[in-house]
Formats: sequence, structure tokens, C-alpha cells
Amino acid sequence: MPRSFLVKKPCSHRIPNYGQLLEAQAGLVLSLYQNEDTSIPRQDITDQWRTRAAEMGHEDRFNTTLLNPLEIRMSDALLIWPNGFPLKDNINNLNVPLRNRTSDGGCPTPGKNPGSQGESLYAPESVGRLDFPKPDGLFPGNKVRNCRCFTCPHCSKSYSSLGALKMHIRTHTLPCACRICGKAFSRPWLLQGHIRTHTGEKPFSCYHCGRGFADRSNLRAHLQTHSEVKRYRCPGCGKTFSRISLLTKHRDGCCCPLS
DNA sequence: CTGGGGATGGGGCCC
DNA sequence: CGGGCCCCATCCCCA
Repeated sequence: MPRSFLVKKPCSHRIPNYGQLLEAQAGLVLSLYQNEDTSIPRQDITDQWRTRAAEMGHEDRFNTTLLNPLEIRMSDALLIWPNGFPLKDNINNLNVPLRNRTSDGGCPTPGKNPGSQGESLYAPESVGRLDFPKPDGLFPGNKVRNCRCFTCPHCSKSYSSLGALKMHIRTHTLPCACRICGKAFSRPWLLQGHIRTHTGEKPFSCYHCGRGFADRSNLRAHLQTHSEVKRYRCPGCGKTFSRISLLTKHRDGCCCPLS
């Protein structure tokens, strides 16, 4: 008999409107975002940005010297400058030295700069990346700019590679949506697991009892129930538990509290 | 209250 | 570099 909790309560807060999110976050970059899988020549960037700056009333502040003679994938630009490319006077107003780095060469946690006249720039990361990166991902002519620190504009988490940052940003944009219920996920395999909740598919079977599971992790947890000695042992009393959460509950109690 | 199953999130690794 | 997968963790809910 199916357990009633299979009819889960709606979790609307977990279903993002990522289209809206993208529009809100992308800002100036959005107008070029349709070219995300291509490289855009510098002149095209310059022209489009001049147009876009004019549309937003910033034409007099637009300075083409900020646009290096390099190309950049728009998807990368969106990650680095989610609120748009920094305009010249924004950069000047940031007033954060490039050498303002952590002792290990990393980048400090970004924040909104009070001197940026309300513009949503991410400092000091954006300051360290005023130049477009070369195709090899390195920044030209400045060792400080070679600093591998990519910070999520949504939550300020930092990663050592752009790939890792892109992976993380998917947890905000949730690009994989279920065709059946519309729920969105960060990765395709998460969506696959979710779809099994609709189809009832259970490809993972317990070799002890034959019970099927839709998720390998849940099968692994289930296998613990067949074991005499559970995986997680209380160092205080020696009692074992199938899950770390159960051990934690146990130690949170009066028996063997955490020291 | 405890134990267990379902569902999901997220970092890391491998190809 | 990106996709797929693994593993761990966590939350929710029910028996």
C-alpha cells in the first residue's frame, strides 16, 4: 500500500520563475545574451553596448576603452557581470585597489560598493576583471588579474574555476524543468530522478528483499536496515544507526551529547 | 519518539 | 569545459 506522503504537499517556494530571475539579474548583458554560444567580435560588442547604454541614459558615460580587443562569450559575461558591464565612472568610483586581495591570493567576499552611485557592481571581483579574459581564460598583463576566484553574483560563494561557478549558478537558475509538473531543477539527472516520481520507475533494487527504489542513495540507506551493525556508531555508547541524522538525534539527547 | 522511506540539493570526480 | 554520475547530507512525512 502506498504511503500517503507520496502525495506531497506543494512546495511552491522551490519552484523558481527563472525567466523572471534571469531578466532581473542579467541587466545590460541581457540584450546580448541570445548569442551565448558564440563569440562576439569586439566591434559588435562596442556597438551594441553603445546602443544599450544610450537606451538606458548612459551614453555620455559609455567608454569604449573598457572594451579590450578580445572576445568573450556572452554566457561568461553574464556570469561575471550579471548586472551589466561596468561603465568607466563606475569603475573609478569603486576605488578598490587591485592588490586588495586575501593573503593567499584569493579574492575577498564581494559587496555592493557604496561609491558606485547605486549601480549594482560586484566589487572587488569585478574590479579585478575589468579586462576581458583571453580565450584561454587568463587575464592579460596583470598577475593579480590571473587570480582564479569566481564569485557567484547571487549568493557570493566563490569558486576556483568558471566551470565550478557555472555549475553552482545552475542551482539559482534551475534550467531543467519537469514537463509534467513544471518543477525546475539545477541538473538533468535531478530532473530524471524527479520524473521517476511521476512514472513510478524504480531501477534500484535491494538484493536482500527485492524492494525497488527510484534513487540509489535511498537504496543505500535502505541496505543499512538489513545490517546488524549500522554504519553510524555512537562513540559514547556504541549503539549504531543507519543514518547520520539518527545518530545526531541520538547524541542530541541526554545519552551521549556532543562534547 | 524512533526508525525508515521518499525526494531533493550540492560538491566533487571522471570521461 | 560540460555532462553524467557518485556520494553525502538533509528535510519531510509516516508507521
